[in-house]
Amino acid sequence: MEDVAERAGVSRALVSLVINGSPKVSEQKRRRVREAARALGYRPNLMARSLAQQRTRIIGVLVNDLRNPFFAEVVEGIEMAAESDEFGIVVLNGRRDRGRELTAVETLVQLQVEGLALVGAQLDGDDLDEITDIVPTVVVASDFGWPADHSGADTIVTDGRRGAELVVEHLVSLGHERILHIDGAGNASAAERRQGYRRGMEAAGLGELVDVRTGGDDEAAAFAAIDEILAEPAPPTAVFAFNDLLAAGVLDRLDDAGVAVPGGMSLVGFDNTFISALHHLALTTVNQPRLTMGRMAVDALLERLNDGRDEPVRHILEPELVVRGTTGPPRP
Amino acid sequence: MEDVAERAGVSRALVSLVINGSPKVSEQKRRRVREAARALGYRPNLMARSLAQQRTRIIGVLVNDLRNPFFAEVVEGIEMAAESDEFGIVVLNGRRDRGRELTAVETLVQLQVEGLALVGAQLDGDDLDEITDIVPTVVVASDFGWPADHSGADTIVTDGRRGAELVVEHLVSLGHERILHIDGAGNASAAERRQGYRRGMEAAGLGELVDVRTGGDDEAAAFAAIDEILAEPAPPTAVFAFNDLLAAGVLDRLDDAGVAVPGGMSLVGFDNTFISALHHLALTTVNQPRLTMGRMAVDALLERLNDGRDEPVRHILEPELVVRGTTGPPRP
DNA sequence: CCTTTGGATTGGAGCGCTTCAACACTTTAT
DNA sequence: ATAAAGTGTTGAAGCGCTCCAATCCAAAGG
Repeated sequence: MEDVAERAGVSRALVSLVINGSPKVSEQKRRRVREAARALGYRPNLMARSLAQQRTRIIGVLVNDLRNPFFAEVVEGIEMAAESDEFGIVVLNGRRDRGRELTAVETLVQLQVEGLALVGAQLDGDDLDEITDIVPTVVVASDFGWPADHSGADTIVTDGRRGAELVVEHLVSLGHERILHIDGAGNASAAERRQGYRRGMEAAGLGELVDVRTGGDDEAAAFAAIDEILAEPAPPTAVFAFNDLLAAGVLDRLDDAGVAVPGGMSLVGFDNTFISALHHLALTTVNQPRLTMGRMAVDALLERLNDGRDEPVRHILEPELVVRGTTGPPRP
Repeated sequence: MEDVAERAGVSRALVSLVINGSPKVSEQKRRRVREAARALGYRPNLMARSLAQQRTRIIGVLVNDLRNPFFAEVVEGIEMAAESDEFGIVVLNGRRDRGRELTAVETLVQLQVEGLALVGAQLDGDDLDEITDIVPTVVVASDFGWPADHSGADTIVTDGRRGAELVVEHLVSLGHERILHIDGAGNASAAERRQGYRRGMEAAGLGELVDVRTGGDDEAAAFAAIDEILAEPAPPTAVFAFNDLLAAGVLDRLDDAGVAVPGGMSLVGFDNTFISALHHLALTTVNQPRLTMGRMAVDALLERLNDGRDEPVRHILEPELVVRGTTGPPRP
């Protein structure tokens, strides 16, 4: 910067003004500074700028698992929204490990991000409390309950309970009774969907038949559960899997076992990722408006940052059942 | 930091030493500083530290498209490798737009990243030249040719030419002759695979039947090409798609048109993403060792950073044909 | 007893930028 | 003509940290 200033025959302060597009710089000097900067290949140091400015215009994003297309798309939504508000984002991948998530948050905080978006985070309530004391936070695609002490953070979720109910209703309307749920184990939104499943079953008078098996959040997690189910005397006629990835795993395993879908077994996923739309899977699933969720997350953060909002906000989006080819009437 | 120093009754310099784990600090003071830091909830400012230290220990990653599971996994490989070398990464998403890629690189440079990994970047050779003048760069999963002027950057690629040849050989061995390629259009590795396809065809004495159609890099891009093909008098008996995503789109479209796979048409993808492994697709494809690529990318960067290597290096990894269920003998 | 040695600690300069008060110079009002 | 108001520019302080040279102190050596 020094060099640029010298070459342009002005002060460092003026260079700064030009670079930040201040209106109160004469056209002449502006041109000279621009030219000197180009000639010298000058690039402002973002770190120094942030330090001096005491702000970074960066939103930190912690994501549960980047390989899950659902999360990838939520992140993309956040990125697009942030971009339009002239914020940058830094994405850190928790890779399904709470410990890694914790250190990732620490890194983001030290990076001085102005806001934090936790996408499908596995952190617990206490972790969250600590975090919200430090930086404005929005929780996306997972829910830390309400009302709760975790009131520092905003929440953007699709109503997982309702989504699960929709699934059960759909299956019941097709005539299913023995509907089984392979859950997301400790996954952030697993509890909600489990609950919705239960309620749905009870509402249909099928409370007796509630059956939840431990799954996880990827294809492999489904295998054990399916093997177990198929070995039983009276297998269910329909399986509701925690998410699309898990459902894909279920589909594979049913395939191995020679069970037709939906002829021998109906199957439903969750998230409406692009894989569920592949014709060869044609997975019935529940849609979550990912891009909208990203947009709302950024908006929530910005309201805190710019408008000084202080009370937490919750946006519960409506899920939408997407019926495709993996659900049909139960086998006789 | 000031406050911590005061509370612990030491100088700021000492606090710095403690935080950076210097060995030359008495156990007593170390404890007191630690305690004071905790009590005050002190967190070092990464920006200030980087500024003072004149290094960031950050590797910038520019990725073509985070929604493509292939790229997501390469990034994960980079992340894991970086982590084990105590580097952080900042991932920016180009979203398939060269302009966005350019500004992303600019951002990363201003962020003072110590190395840059371009994953499947769409930049052109001139862009690359400019970049390599500024920061050590490794190009992953795309290739800017060799020998070339673009000698500043290292390259980590799977041999796309060879991969495509393998595909053609496989199809030919099954008896196919009319093998068509739906390419990746302007995509970074499209040219190589196109070339491999051509060579493979020629090597098999099928030079006359070379037929390349314009595709892209996602499902949707395949639709037009397939519609076109099916309308022709003598459609091919096999389609080699640029990547798995595209192949999935082809599969969908063939499905719509009532063409059986592989009975009526064989189909091959590229990348061996998890979707190709789904039993319902069971896509024959070509594997690229993603995690290894990530690891090698980081290593290449570190050799430049630590060992001062200066000559560019190219690692060409061997592709591997993965035969699944979408390829079989041609229809009669 | 005084000097030497070596480890622990500290003051202060400096990293590259922003920003604010102060300054110099025009223009306009009086 | 002079004061007031504006416009453009700059010097210098400061952002939170690191790191070097200097200092301090206690133990060891003479």
